[in-house]
Amino acid sequence: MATDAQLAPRPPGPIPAARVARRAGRRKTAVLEAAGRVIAARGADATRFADVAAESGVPVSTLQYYFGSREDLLVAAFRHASATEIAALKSELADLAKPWDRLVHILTRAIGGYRGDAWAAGRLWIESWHFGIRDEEMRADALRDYAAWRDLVAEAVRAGQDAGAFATTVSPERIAVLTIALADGVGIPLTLGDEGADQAASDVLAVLAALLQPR
Amino acid sequence: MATDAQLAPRPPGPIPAARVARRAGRRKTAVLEAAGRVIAARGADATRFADVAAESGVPVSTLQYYFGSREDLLVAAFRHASATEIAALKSELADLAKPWDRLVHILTRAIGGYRGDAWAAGRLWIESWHFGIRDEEMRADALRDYAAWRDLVAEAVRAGQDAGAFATTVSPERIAVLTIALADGVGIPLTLGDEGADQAASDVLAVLAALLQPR
Amino acid sequence: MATDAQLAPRPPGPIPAARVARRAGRRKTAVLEAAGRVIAARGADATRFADVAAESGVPVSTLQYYFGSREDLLVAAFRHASATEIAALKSELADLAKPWDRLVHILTRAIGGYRGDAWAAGRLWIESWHFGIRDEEMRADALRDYAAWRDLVAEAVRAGQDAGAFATTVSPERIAVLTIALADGVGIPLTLGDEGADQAASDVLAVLAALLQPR
Amino acid sequence: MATDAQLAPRPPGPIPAARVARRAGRRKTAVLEAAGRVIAARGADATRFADVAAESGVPVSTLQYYFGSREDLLVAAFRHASATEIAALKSELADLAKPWDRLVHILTRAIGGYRGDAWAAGRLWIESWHFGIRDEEMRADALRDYAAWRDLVAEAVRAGQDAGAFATTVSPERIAVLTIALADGVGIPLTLGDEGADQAASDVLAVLAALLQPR
DNA sequence: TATGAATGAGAGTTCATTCAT
DNA sequence: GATGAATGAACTCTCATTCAT
Repeated sequence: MATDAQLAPRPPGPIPAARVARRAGRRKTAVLEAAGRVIAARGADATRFADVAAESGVPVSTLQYYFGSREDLLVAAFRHASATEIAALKSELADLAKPWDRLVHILTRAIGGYRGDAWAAGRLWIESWHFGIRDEEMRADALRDYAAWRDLVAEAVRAGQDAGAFATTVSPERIAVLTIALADGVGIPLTLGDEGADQAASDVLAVLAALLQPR
Repeated sequence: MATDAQLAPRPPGPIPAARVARRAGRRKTAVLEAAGRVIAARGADATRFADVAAESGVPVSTLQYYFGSREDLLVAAFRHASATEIAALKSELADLAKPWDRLVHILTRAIGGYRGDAWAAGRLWIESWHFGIRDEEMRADALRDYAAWRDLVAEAVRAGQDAGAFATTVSPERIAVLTIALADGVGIPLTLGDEGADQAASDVLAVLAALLQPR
Repeated sequence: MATDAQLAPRPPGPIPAARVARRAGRRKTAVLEAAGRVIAARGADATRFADVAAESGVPVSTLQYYFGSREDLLVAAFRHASATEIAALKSELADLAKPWDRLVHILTRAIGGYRGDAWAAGRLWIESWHFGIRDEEMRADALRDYAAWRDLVAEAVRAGQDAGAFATTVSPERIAVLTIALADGVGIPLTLGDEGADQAASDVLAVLAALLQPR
Repeated sequence: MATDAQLAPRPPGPIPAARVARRAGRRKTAVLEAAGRVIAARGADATRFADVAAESGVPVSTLQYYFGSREDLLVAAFRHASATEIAALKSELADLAKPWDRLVHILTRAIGGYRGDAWAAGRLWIESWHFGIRDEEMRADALRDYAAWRDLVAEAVRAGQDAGAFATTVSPERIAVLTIALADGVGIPLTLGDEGADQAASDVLAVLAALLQPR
């Protein structure tokens, strides 16, 4: 971001906030990722300061100095995880031109988050909205994340419709909501290790095709 | 509330064992329902013995005497709730002959559990499989419940196929998994109060129709 | 109190509250006295659950089970101490007939509480109203204790006036307030180890005599 | 509030050491007064570095740099408050010639510190000797303050005796100790909001008159 | 000289569980 | 069979203090 500024001599005046931040909360990102791992493994409700301290190597009191209350730490960890996830997804989509390919990629990532190596992503997603049921701040974040995923789907659907690749006349937004719902609904039994769900994960694309009616 | 039997003087002599057991059973059932309400309201992780004691009027030490550990009580409450729910659903389905009507009813109940007056059912379902992610006993129960719901759907789909009402050749089991997934996937944002999900709840039947291709 | 009742066979029915109490909080009095010692020694603000636990031999969690919050324990300890103190004083006064002798005894006990073996009483009194400055419950208790001491003085003054032993026409209540004020005002420097105050402790009776004008 | 000197541009060159010291001194004084307000409001035991930092606008670490430990800050604040109080009293007394008028003024100020607008003075005095019970340094300060107040009273009493205005032959020092004791003893219930003490505050002068026997 | 960053020690509180009726 | 008493373990949070700049 600001590499040039680091090489150039700093102009006089107060130290830039960014630099202070890098000194001050320099371990914050590492802590947030450690917290994400703990939440995925133990669940948000069972995530203790002591767990995150052990996972990150940062003392409990420092975690509180950084984030305030335990709940604030959880929310910050969820926020960090979802921001990272969405950013990575968008970056990957930048390389895909065809609407159908984009949809396939989004669904692959969405469902893939519930199993295999990336299971932590799905667990965090589940924890985040489970937590949001009783926490207003987290609820808003979860709805915002829903919107982000749906927007990516809707944008691809609209592109396909505009290009005449999809025959459906249903609005892209409604299709997006249903698509993400299907991914999550399949993800839950996947997370529970339901063998029947493996087949369903593959079938999701077929359902989407039935909705879009590609030519 | 107090029944006449309670007010009338009991004839002298030892209390019959069967009657004691029945009364104890009634009390246990009341406790399990109280526990279900608490779990739905506060979440399983935040459900304390003290909460269930307050909700049911039964002392904490008695709850432990009845159910053992806190986790045992939670599992028993989940089991009671899901058994009651499935039994009620089956009873209602007994009155519906046409496969499509049966499917409509199943989905209405499934999605209806996430909102409106019956929200406790959806909350309990969410809590039960969230709990099952880290509890082996609960995980088995959740998968068994999944199977029960899917079986009801699959049976209706098969009946429709056999009667020639649905043109699809996809296996009833695969359709059932996807249908339940869709209901749950829509139920989650509904639980979070997502307004966009209201539309989706209506759209679910349309998706199912697209899959079944009814004539 | 209820010794006969203990010897006689207990009539059928629920166990009397007194007996349950003796079983249940049977160490409560000992704890309250231990708490009083700790408060006198360290001050109420610095009195920790752990201190009282160490002094009484009762675990911290049991203290909380008995009294609730730390503040509740403090208030209970203050209340116990003042009730005991006032009761002892009244008992001693029962043996003294002459008004002047009664006043001498009250003042001796009041000022004596600030030094010598009985220093804990004065410390507790200081702590109780110091605490009452910012605690409404304690404030009410402190004012009630003020009234109790003043009443004893006023009653003796009135008796003396009625008997013609004191010439003053000032109301007993006003004299009582001033008398207790003098005792406390002398007690403070006594508590601080002020040598000049030792003389003053003796002079207090002279001041009282100047006010009462005994014949 | 901001002085012109602060707004005017400082001429170039190193800041003179004396000026820096004076400015630092002003800041320290402001901090001590802020600390005094906090102590009067919350009590010495509940006065945190963070409270004084918030009240004074000076960072916690700077407070520690200035004053050392929390206890050192408290003692310094008490010392500043009592020195200011005594100096103000002496300045006011300079205008009063008659011994009785001087005594009236001293008692008015002493008792007035416990109520009305000047309540902070009484609270600080209470806190200072309460703190002195367990802090050797503060204890010495409190005894020195006692002596200062008593000296002012004794000096007025002696002047009155020498002028033949007071008939008493009791030593001025003993009268002074009793007078200050009476003021404090009345001040305590005043601080607690005891209504009966309002009358007593007025009666104190009558008691003093009874002791001095003015002609 | 002045200040932000970081951290250990300690405290109150909650809660499941054990024990004795 | 049922229940109140008692207690240890665990957790969050506050706060003075140390350190580096």
